[in-house]
Amino acid sequence: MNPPQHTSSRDAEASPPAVPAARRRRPPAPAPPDGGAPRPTIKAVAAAAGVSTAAVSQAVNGTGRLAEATRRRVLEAAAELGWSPSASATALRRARTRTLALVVRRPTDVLGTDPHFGELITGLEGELAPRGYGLLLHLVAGMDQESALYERLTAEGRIDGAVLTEARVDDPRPAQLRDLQLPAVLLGAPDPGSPVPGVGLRRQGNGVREAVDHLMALGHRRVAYVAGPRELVHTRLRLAAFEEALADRGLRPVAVRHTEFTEAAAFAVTEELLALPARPTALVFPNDSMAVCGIGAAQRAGLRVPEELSVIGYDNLPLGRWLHPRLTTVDQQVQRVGAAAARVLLRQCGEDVPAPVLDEVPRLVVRESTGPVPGEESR
Amino acid sequence: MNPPQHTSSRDAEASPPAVPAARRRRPPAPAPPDGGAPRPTIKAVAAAAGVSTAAVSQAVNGTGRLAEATRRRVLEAAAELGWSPSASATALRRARTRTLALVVRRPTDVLGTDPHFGELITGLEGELAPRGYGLLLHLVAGMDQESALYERLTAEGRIDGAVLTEARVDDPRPAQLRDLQLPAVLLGAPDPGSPVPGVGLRRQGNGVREAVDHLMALGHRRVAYVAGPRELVHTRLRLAAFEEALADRGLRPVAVRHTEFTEAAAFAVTEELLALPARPTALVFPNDSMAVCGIGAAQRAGLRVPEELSVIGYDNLPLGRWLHPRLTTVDQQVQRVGAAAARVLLRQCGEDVPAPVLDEVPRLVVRESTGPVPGEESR
DNA sequence: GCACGATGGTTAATCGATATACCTGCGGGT
DNA sequence: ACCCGCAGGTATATCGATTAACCATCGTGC
Repeated sequence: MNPPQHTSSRDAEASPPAVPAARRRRPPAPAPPDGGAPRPTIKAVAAAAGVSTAAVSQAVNGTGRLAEATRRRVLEAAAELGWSPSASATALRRARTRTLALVVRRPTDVLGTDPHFGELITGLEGELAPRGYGLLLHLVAGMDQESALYERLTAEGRIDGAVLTEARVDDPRPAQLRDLQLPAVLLGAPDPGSPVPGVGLRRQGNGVREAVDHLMALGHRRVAYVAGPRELVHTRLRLAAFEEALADRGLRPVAVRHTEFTEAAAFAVTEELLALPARPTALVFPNDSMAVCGIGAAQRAGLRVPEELSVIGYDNLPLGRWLHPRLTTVDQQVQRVGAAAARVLLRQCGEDVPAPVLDEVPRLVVRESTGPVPGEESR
Repeated sequence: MNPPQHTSSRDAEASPPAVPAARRRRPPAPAPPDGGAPRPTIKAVAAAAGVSTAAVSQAVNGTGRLAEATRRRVLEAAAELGWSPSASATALRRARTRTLALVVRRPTDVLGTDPHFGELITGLEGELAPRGYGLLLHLVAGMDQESALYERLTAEGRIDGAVLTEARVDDPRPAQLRDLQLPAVLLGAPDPGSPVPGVGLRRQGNGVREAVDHLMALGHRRVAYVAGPRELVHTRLRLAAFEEALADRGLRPVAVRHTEFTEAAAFAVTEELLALPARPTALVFPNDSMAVCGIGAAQRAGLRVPEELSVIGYDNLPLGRWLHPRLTTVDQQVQRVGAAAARVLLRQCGEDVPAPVLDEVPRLVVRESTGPVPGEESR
């Protein structure tokens, strides 16, 4: 059925030294019956629809000029055979993988990941899935490994872009990804000077400011602040907002402690703060998990929350609504930020996606873990 | 907004006026200087090392017969250029993506994901990362969408295998993935009849049995069981173990309630159980998040834990160690199971990985949320 | 003097889809 | 009659790596 000259079209066109046909390639070996039906390829669809593979490609991509009837016939054949274009082949040809990376950096060997990331992933997925994008998740131990990972993922062409979490003060990643020419977004406050766009709520400081206002209204004057690791941008941002809000009332934090984002650290720092000579009447934590541990530590120390100590968290995780006392916290809409980050990244990848609007600000959610300052006699 | 019928923006952009017959043939098409250095390919490495591309391939893969000196020269050239084989090209050629899927099914629009999955992912990643495998994470709303997703991922050839979580009673997935010829593992009890291997600790019932023993030793007789959704295999397994352990003492649960895995459900069911005429003195929950909510609900109802009510969780999440009271729970080593699942899956994918040993059993971790049964006068 | 097996590479086909550069009729203007 | 333009496709090079098949040297045993 096939003309033999099909195998060497180059020779047919211009054959200078007339190579004798001694070196013939073997005809296609008959398919060994290995039982399983191989996945259909574009060829099978083309054959089924009675068109060329080019036509199939044009039909599924909506490119080229195909008659409407032909397009429908092709799509029906594709559906019939259960065919979708091979992601690898498409990726190779178009240099696009439709895959984004999320790298979670977790301290040394802390178990598991913060529930925070669950929320973030939910937000991301909501935007990615409908557009056929996948999320490649990686866990690394430190910044060096994170950078090495981007290097590898880019070298292998595995991803089209990356979501960077937990912006650091002198974050090496934006410059690195710019050099790698990898689209990226950085979660946190937008920074005009950065090579990668930042995505986050406006007025990041508003949450802690509302927290301070709330505590002030309840009469608190001795407030301690548990801050996250120094190197994180949001740690600084929030701490600054916190101190400024207090300063507006002519006050200063009774204590500020930088800790890691671990339960153990939260517990330990709470014990320390409660042992202070001028014991704070309110504690503000950098996330809900830590706030819960803080409440645990306080209760263990014999303090009732909120009667003798007020506690405020950050993130508004679902769990906080069901504890006793229910947790007062700052809602920063992690899911929504995740969705916005996905959109910004998709746009960088050339997808036709509406730009996200993120006009909310972090808001305090007042529940039960905060209360009036205890009477002065309790001092 | 678009030129009619012509979606190609390149054409629109480069249309100088009237160059008739000039665009006849444009063979060379020199590289458009778009500024960025393109990623090196195998050709560049081959040229740099003065060998053929085949030699490069053999050097990095350790196949073929290359002189040691040549191999080193090639690897040096590759390192020099920062080249790694393109994942897409390799995937296309070898029909292997080195990517596994983890699909998390979350009920309707519950926010975020269970911390449980964080642990699982940690365990998986620990095995995947060193072998260059990636984890593709997807969130779906229901079983139908999960199945459709496997269908698509397979049709597109995006993954080499999948980790199935939360085995169901008549789980459609094993048969589906067998039909799709996609390697998979199912987390949960190994079931010899299933088309996909199950990975889980031995003697799954041991955890609840120890929990019952513990409660009995504390004098409890009225114990209620909060079970997960009926359709989950481990729900049944554990419930059966629970009832059997009680039956061994001639007892029966004072109540059994099936609920969803949500905080709200945990809270509600606790309220209901505590309002029972024969109020239980101990509650056993199917996971830690729910147990924590249960404690919250009990405290809100004015009951002290563990003095007036004992509570037991499941999973041994980090958080439980820092609450007040610290949570008594069952440790089922989710991380370790995740690592084992990864290995089993990798072996199915043809990787040379030692078979995992999983000889632990679920064990009760006694902490503070359980205590002696309250005196009879409290009835 | 020569067939012969190692040793150490190279050539070219191939994976599946895409895109560019052709064809091929056909209706119409001149 | 002839060429143009266009609608509706098709043929084929290409993306980057892998691999089966092939080839070139160089001792070596007889």
